[in-house]
Amino acid sequence: MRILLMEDDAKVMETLVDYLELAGLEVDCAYNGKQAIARLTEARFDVLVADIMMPGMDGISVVKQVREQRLTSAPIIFLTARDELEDKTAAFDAGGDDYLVKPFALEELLLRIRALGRRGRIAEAETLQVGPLTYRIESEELSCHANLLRVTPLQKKMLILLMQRAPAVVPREDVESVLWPEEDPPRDALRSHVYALRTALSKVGEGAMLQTLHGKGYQLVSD
Amino acid sequence: MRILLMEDDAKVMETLVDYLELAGLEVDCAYNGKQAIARLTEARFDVLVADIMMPGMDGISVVKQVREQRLTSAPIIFLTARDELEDKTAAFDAGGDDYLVKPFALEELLLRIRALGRRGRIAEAETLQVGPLTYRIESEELSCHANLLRVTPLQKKMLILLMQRAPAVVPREDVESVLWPEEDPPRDALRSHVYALRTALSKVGEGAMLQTLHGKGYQLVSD
DNA sequence: ACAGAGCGTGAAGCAAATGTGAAGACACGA
DNA sequence: TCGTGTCTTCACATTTGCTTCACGCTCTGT
Repeated sequence: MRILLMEDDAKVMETLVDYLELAGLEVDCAYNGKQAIARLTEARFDVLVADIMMPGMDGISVVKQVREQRLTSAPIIFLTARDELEDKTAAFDAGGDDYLVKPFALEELLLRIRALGRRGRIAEAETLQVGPLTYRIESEELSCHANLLRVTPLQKKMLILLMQRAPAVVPREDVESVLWPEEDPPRDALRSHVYALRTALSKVGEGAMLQTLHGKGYQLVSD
Repeated sequence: MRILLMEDDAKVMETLVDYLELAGLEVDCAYNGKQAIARLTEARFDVLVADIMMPGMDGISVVKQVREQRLTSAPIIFLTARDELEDKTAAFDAGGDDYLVKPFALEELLLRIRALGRRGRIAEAETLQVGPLTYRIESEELSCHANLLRVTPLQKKMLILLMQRAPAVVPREDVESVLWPEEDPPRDALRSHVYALRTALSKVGEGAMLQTLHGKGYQLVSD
């Protein structure tokens, strides 16, 4: 089971990582919101664990963004020092699935991670499909009409995002923040990538799937 | 959201039912394991809430049976008076998803029910419909008689507003304040947009749906 | 019936967004 | 070192969407 930890305190992080890895989980770390979002676009996780208090962008904002952009459907567990109801409401409203108040027993965290992870595993599809487009999550292969789709890493990332959100319209800003999580998005790059991706799709006869909504964003349609 | 409560104490049950129904949930009751299993075979639930201590068959055994027989895949929340780790392990092992220790705040239970229920529910495809006109909210598509309606962003915004308020008359000022929320509305633009929208509707044979009420506003009628 | 305001109609103009393709910048491994 | 693949930038063409304008018609109140 793969876990993403979001925690700014290095000591706490170390404790958590040690314990969870000893328990046989694969653990990945993010020390702030941007790192977390970057990691989420690169790899798949079964459960997210987020400290509610982080510098720059607090845990709740990160989770809100993650949920809104549908970067993952994995369940999220919040960690916090406070035990007030409004906190809990905010956490659950943002899209959290569980809530642990510090100090907590590490076994307790492990239990909850396992419970949520098990649930997610059942629900999680191992393939993403939109019309004739297929993305096999395990092998990270993109194919269309049984032809393997050959695209560059960035284009693949973009296409997966569009597939995850299909048939919704994905605002250009969202695409940019997924493609360039850390820095500012390059000025004209997105246009070129969309163009290239559309060209690639055209080669398998599906260039029309990738639609532009003038002034809004992009959308994957399947007739 | 539909909830199944498993609780042997009638007073506790009443408190829970009252609170949850007040919160807008549909609640069904089972006073023991057999009743619970019977209800599960009859109806579908979004979340199960089970007291861990019940006579005859304790809550954990019930849940174990439910999971083994795959009577439902809905998430399960355990309630218990004890706060010992072995209990929790047993609960999660049996297939539980969350764990609340008595006494707990009713709001807390509601939060957790909502969090788990949200995860399980399938996103409903919501649409807005007026006569032959359909607006698919997720994909933001407008269609009429199964033809895709091609309109500009502003026209789309206007049509959605009219559809939301149909069959009411929408004052021109209202349309303007929706189309141009920040600035002053351009002098003659609205007239042109109405004209263009009506033209677009005419192409699918529904130009007459968009009516003008001289000096008042606009209205969408469906025969 | 008359004037004046409101509205329909269509074309034209403009600014911004997007498409298009090539060329340069960059990192990486052979 | 070179070649390869990838990303970014740039310039220009094209499209899109919004607004304005002119002209004639319709409606309303007097």
